[in-house]
Amino acid sequence: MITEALKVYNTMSGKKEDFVPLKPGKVGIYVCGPTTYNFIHLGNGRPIVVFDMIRRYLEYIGYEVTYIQNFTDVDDKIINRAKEENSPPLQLAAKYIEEYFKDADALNVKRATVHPKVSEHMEEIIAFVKGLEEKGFAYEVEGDVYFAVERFPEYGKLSKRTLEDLKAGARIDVDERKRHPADFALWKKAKEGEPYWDSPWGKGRPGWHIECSTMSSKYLGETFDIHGGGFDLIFPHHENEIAQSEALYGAQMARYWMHNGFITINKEKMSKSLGNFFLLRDILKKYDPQVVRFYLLSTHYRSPLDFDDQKLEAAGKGLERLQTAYRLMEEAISRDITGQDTANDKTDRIKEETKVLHRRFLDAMNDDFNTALAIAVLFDCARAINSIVAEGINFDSEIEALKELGKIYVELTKVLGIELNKTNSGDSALVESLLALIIEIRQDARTKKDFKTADMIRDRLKEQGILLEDTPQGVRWRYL
RNA sequence: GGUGCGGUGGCGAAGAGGCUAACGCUGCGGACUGCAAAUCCGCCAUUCGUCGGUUCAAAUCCGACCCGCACCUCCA
Repeated sequence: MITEALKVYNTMSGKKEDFVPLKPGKVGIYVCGPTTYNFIHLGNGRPIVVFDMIRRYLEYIGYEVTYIQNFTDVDDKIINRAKEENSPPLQLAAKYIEEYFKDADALNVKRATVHPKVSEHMEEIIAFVKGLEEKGFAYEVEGDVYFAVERFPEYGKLSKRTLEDLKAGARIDVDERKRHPADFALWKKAKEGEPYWDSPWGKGRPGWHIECSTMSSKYLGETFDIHGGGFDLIFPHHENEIAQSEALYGAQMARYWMHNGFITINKEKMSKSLGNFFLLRDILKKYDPQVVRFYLLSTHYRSPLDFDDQKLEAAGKGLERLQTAYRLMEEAISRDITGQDTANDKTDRIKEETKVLHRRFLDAMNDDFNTALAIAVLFDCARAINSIVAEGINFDSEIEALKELGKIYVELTKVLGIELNKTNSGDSALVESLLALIIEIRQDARTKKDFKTADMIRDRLKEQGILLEDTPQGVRWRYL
């Protein structure tokens, strides 16, 4: 039972709309995935994380989500790259698909329900093109097949452009064989040495846009709920998908079109063609993947997000604050409590605060997935927890209330795909006991007021990346 | 040229007609501490690109202007 009233910004209408799925309780999402000719860069990472968050939230509020993200593994850029590396194009693509999953996994991105590949859908793609040809939306010229945009009166409705605008703005040499400059390739004839598939028009390969029309309808139906991708895909990619799908099926393609904003470097768009891109891989070497994910969600998904080291570091500090609260809470609830009252004012206060915080998070997310606001609520959760712990908890009922707050806190944080449980796990028992020994020696020095030794131990451990914190409940250590 | 988005404290970023302009980072003061760290409490925008207008009321609506960015070509 879904009770949340979600609003989603629809690029098609340019407004936030009430989210009403095609089938009650179910959501079908198609997100344009990467062309796998290289490792993915940070710019590719944003839609991956953003739509993963959207999917998680939809699931959290009770929807059954079918999530499809394709891989473009047949493409000019792949062919070129393969030539350079002297390896078969499909093999190259397969390699980078594998590498893609390494990065996506690190960012805590859930696998799609299906990750379809172009190379595995040739029959369907050819049938799709053929269908368009039969309906008079496509024409063949010497082995190439084009979509005739003039046959589709609504062309331009997503990007809010008219065919006139497009004609006027055409910046490239127009292929004389096309009937209209905006006509685009559905099928491309193979040149010498290029990979090809047999088709009614001879040997060739699909155009870029047709794969998404074909695969989305195969897995989600002629009409589905959400189609997502980066802003730059609005035109021409998504515009063309709409033309293809709606021309063939005579039905609306997607009910909601969602587009994420760009990552910029020094306020300039990061892109492969500008050459100012950072490989996700390299960033992940420098920063905790959780920090990168947190950073990507710290701004609303439709706004541009500027990238630099200071900002990532600030995000890291913020995330640490969130993690500290979790740690302090865990410590507090594991402590032995003697008092056994039933309820008191403080307990009620914690319960009430938990409810309010939970509600505020949902409201933020319901407003077009406002993760920036949702994260602010998470910080308020952290402060609430820290305050409660700092005040001290003395009774069982308070512990129970704090546990409940903690449970909600962890739950909400997981909706964003953020993990708070940054334990010292993975350490050998040896490290644990060695540290226990060192701490004991230092405590001994402290009781003897030998602060020189105590400080020396603490400083040297810090150099090793281990932080000691003296608290009234004893000494605590953690990695920096 | 056409289309679209945006300009909020030192930085990042919410807010889209009316409670003291959230939240994070930084900085400053206080509590705690042997000193730290962490945490808590408090302070840091009389003002939201500029100029006009609408309104009892504007960061939020309207108009003009300035600045930045993106798309119109492969791009997430």
